[in-house]
Amino acid sequence: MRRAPQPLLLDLVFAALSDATRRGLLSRLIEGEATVGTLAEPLQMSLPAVSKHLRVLEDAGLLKRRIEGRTHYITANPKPLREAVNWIERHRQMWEGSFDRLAALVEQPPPEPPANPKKS
Amino acid sequence: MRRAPQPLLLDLVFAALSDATRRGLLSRLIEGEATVGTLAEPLQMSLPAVSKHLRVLEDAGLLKRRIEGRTHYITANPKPLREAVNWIERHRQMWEGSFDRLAALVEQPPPEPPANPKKS
DNA sequence: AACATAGTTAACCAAATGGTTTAATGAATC
DNA sequence: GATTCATTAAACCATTTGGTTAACTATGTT
Repeated sequence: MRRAPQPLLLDLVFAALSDATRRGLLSRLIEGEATVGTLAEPLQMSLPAVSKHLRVLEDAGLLKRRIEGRTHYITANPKPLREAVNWIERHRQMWEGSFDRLAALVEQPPPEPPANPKKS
Repeated sequence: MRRAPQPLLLDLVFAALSDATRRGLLSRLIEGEATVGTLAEPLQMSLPAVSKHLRVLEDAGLLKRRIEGRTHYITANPKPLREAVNWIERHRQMWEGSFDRLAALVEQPPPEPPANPKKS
């Protein structure tokens, strides 16, 4: 039975957000474009470490990179956050009781019903 | 310096959400309270594995457990989702520069003023 | 008492994560 | 052309993660 095929993009986005260093990088990017070195500078961690964090964020689609010469300019990309917040909002609202208007934002059907009485 | 490892709760919440199996469990819990066995039954994975997933969700505060006899009744707890969605929305809004209908659902004051263009 | 049920804990494993240091790549500068 | 600068890649390490099976705890049931 197919249980997995849920888009793994959400996995990547949430995983990217689960690290405080990466969230800090995203917060920093609110101020605007920054180079890798600039982002790393206050972070008290090696440059390769920051580079890796940026890659995680990039793989999740949360930032874009503009390479110019030897300098990489990083900007935040909010689009994947949309899906993430949609997922959360839909569940939060359902649990909190007001199901109605959020359902409109949800394009995905609810999880498959069990329908699997194997043995008892 | 300002990159203090402040909220590990957000770490736990996002990490919990980063796994499709766990998101599936939360989705399932929209239908209401369920026992561990019931949650595990359609999941094609061992019971201890599900038990671990539930513990991750519980550690993130995303579910509550009511033990009655030998049966554990699990319910979703939406409260931590609030903080998570607040974090996301605040960043998304800043990056997108504009609100949409989803923003209205998160009635939370914008935490930081900046919104300035760029610097270098 | 004996057994079945519900669930967790323990021990283990492979793979991923988050960090390091040491190259390596490629662009700017002398 | 050699050197510095910005960044990534490689190799390594410790810890965490997501899964397994086997054992355990505790509660029901007969």
